[in-house]
Amino acid sequence: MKTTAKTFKNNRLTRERSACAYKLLAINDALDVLRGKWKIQILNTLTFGKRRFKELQREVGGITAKMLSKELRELEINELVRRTVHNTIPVTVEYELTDYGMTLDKVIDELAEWGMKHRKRIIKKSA
Amino acid sequence: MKTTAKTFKNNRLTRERSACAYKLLAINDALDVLRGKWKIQILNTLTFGKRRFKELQREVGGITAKMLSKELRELEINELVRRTVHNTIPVTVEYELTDYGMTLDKVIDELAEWGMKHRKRIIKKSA
DNA sequence: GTAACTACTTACCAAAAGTATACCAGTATA
DNA sequence: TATACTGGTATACTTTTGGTAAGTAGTTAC
Repeated sequence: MKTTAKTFKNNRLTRERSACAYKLLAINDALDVLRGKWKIQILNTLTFGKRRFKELQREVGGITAKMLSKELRELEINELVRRTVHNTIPVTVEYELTDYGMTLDKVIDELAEWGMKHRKRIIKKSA
Repeated sequence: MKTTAKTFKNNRLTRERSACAYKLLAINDALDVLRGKWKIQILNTLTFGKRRFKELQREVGGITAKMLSKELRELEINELVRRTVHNTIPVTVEYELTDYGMTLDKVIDELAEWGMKHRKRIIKKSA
């Protein structure tokens, strides 16, 4: 088989396509863990330090107890969040990021940074 | 009012809380645009260059025509994607990132990078 | 003639996601 | 005594999301 210009182009395209496919796989794996209305918000709040259940609920505005406990359970299963029960009266429960959970900080920061720019853009447009 | 140690701590806490609240706003604004099973995948594919409708559908595996056209319309409304109709026979339609859409590259890259690490972690565990 | 290509749209339906409300037990506060 | 705090759970409900299947219209290839 001769190496024509077309062959070169096809090779490049094939490499591009598989790079894209691999990235798509990775994105899906990340989103599996982060999907939903609340997960990233909860994680972001916890980057500011450990929080109790009700503290989290207040700080992440608008989330119901049911959703919060469900999302926290899923984050715990995926080892992003650690749950600690304290023998106080009444019982207090603390949630904090695990070391693994902290590795999400760049993702969260980039998303928040883009969100800020986008927010300004929207506000400017509507004004 | 005296400036006690407690006052200092409360000031710090208040600053932290409002930083967190502002970040939460930004995250919500970003997610408003990116929410859904397919948006980030479509955007990621388009970072590799312009694509026609059917090309996109093939490359983003598993998406139906209905979802693809719906998601593309929303991305177009938010000015992340540009749609161009060519007078070929049959008609071909090309989709590409706008300059604004390209500003999402860091977000997508960070997400994909974390996803790759997470993927390896999962595979190692299940093995 | 019929199947397949282009890029979609529409109607309908199921499942997932999220909300609202009430409730539990124990303690502290007004 | 009534209220509110702790951290949730149970139930029922609505909303959102996404999928299936079919149809549209024009052109080309077998």
